[in-house]
Amino acid sequence: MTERQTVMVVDDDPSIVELLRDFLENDGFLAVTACDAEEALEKFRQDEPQCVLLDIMMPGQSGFELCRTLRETSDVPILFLSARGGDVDKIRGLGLGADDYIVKTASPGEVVARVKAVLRRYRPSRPHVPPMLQAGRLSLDFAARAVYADGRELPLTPKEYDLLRLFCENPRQVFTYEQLLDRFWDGVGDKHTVRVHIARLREKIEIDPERPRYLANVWGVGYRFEAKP
Amino acid sequence: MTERQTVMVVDDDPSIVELLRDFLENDGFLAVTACDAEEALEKFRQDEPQCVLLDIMMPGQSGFELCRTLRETSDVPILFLSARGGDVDKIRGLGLGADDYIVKTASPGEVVARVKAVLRRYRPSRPHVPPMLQAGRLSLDFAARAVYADGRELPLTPKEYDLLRLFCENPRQVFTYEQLLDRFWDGVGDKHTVRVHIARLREKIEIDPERPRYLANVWGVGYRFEAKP
DNA sequence: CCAAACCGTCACGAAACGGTCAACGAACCG
DNA sequence: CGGTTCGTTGACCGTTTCGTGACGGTTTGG
Repeated sequence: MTERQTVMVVDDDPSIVELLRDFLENDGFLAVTACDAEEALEKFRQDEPQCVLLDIMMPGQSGFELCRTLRETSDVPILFLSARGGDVDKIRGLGLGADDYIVKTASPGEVVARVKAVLRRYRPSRPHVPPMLQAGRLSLDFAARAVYADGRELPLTPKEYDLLRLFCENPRQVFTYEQLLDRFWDGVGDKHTVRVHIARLREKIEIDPERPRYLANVWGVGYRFEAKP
Repeated sequence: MTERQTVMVVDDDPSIVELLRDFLENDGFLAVTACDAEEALEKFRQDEPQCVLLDIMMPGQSGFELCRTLRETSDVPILFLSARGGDVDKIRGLGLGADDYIVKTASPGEVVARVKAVLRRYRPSRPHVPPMLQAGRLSLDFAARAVYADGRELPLTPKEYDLLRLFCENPRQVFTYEQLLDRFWDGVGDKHTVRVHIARLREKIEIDPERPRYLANVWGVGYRFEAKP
């Protein structure tokens, strides 16, 4: 029922990363790993882990800085890993919103136990209406890949949903045929294909598909989404 | 630097309202409260809160209806409060554009945390004001390939838009027929073609196309754009 | 003042473009 | 393996846009 939980491990020492990955996966978690802050940020956006294990000392951006960056956009529970025990006060003092703190002398089993504890604490707050995007009469539920119009769910095909999502996330931004083909058709394909998909999407989301008010054509260029038609 | 954020709390139970107000103000928010939908609408207009906490069950207009009303004019993040947990699916299905959902058994601290989370999510996406180029009465939105005159969108053809954009980006710079032909007609074409396009453009952007004040002719050479006519 | 060069306007036809419908094949699912 | 859904392609038609030619007005320079 509940899908597998994802945990991200960030540490520049591959042996630690691998060790934790083994233990986490043994316990049924899905482990995502990164060895520096940059990689971590990218994978965080991509995989949306429910929990992050963060090494403090890393080359480049430190764990503290990364934590701050993550906190700008997310409430994900963050657990710090540290070689020494002396950093605990620092973490508190910084008010970084860390959720737990683990010294590396702890056994991997203990780390996993702490992860579980944090997730338990956060779970009850999970009956979470996922970020819903509102665009005029439409609302998109990303987690469910569902689209509603006036409260009614619309039966969209995968391509239609992908297209609509891109448009809704970038209202009034013009997308050329080439851009759309690059993004959804691996760069190969015909403008005509795009047109047909747009037409079918209109058939579903527009009140009067003959006079589209959401998906507007930009002559000779591509299409544009009007959030407030 | 950043002014205090305002949060509106709408609930018919005064004890809940006061409890949340205390916690919110403790965290540095400015709290505005209302105990029914009517009061809420009025205060919403007046105080323009950055976030709304909304009880579902209220005498008179329900939270759902109020949400719909607010959504007609605003994208403000809305968090629902509910006594029971069973309403989550309802909220999704209604496609009301709720941003989060909290059961009342949650601690006030958690409510505040959710408010912060929602505000964090919305903050970065707010400065979504597209780069606009202003030229006298005209403004160009490059991303949308749109041109406005006195706030009204002008229906321009592709060539007209391309021409106007070049001129607006280089005010008072003279462009010869040759330069324009090189740039927009692959070097082949007639001066006359340029003239006709300029005429059609004037028809749309000038107040009195007979006496153009934006697109000025430079005798024997080409054209020039006057940003401050 | 006059002629030549230049500019603006209008109308028309060709070409490009977008929308629709139907049909075919691939992928998917029991 | 049969049936269904989904994506792509082709043909057709209405619309928009664009270039051209004709004509009349304006500017320039002698």
